[in-house]
Amino acid sequence: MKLPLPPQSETGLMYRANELSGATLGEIAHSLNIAIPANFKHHKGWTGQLIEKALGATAGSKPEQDFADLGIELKTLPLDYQHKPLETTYVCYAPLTNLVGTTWLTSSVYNKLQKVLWIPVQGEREIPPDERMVGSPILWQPTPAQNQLLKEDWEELVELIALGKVESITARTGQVLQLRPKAANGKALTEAIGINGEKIRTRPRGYYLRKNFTQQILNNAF
DNA sequence: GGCTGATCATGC
DNA sequence: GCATGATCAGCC
Repeated sequence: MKLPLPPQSETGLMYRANELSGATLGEIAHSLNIAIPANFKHHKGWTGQLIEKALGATAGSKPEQDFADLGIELKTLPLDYQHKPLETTYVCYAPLTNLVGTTWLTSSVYNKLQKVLWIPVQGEREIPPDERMVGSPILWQPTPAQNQLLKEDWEELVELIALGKVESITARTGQVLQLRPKAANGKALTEAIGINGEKIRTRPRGYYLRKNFTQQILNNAF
């Protein structure tokens, strides 16, 4: 397999995604001439980056959808033996300042989640990375009910951030969406709003989808 | 055993 | 530091 070019259509993208289903990460990595780590202790994003390359996504750290032309975001989803999500799903970086005027419909969370290509992958730690199998792709768009849940959580979280209560937000806040630390380490700091409206320094945060939410997506797909 | 908070790698 | 790709691992 040569390094794929970006897909020109949704149909083309789905065709490639279906071709990957049933293959192991080792087979895919081998065809792309990519080295396979023994575990993910030091290569946490390896699976996602492998699938990105296999599907022709433009690697990078742009705050956009993976296939911006197609309006599609790509996410791998690690599953356990019961086909349930093993991990929460990172959505995007969380702005902690300049929130005046931001709305759900203009948020990065909304933008990223309006169309997602989910690629399930076996994720049990006892399965070596090269033996993990890729499952059937799921092209998902949130239902009105799912969008409402996301909107409610997003608005609650943004309001707390805007009111200077970011330090009081824990991973327990939110029904389907969470705000959690997202940084290289505990020393990373970014600007946020304090309880008296002053500037403070805090750990950078990111938005994550809870497992109950991605589980629901899987259930509706099969 | 599951979850929250912490952490790893990479590019710019 | 920001933003992407996420999983690790200690604590409850």
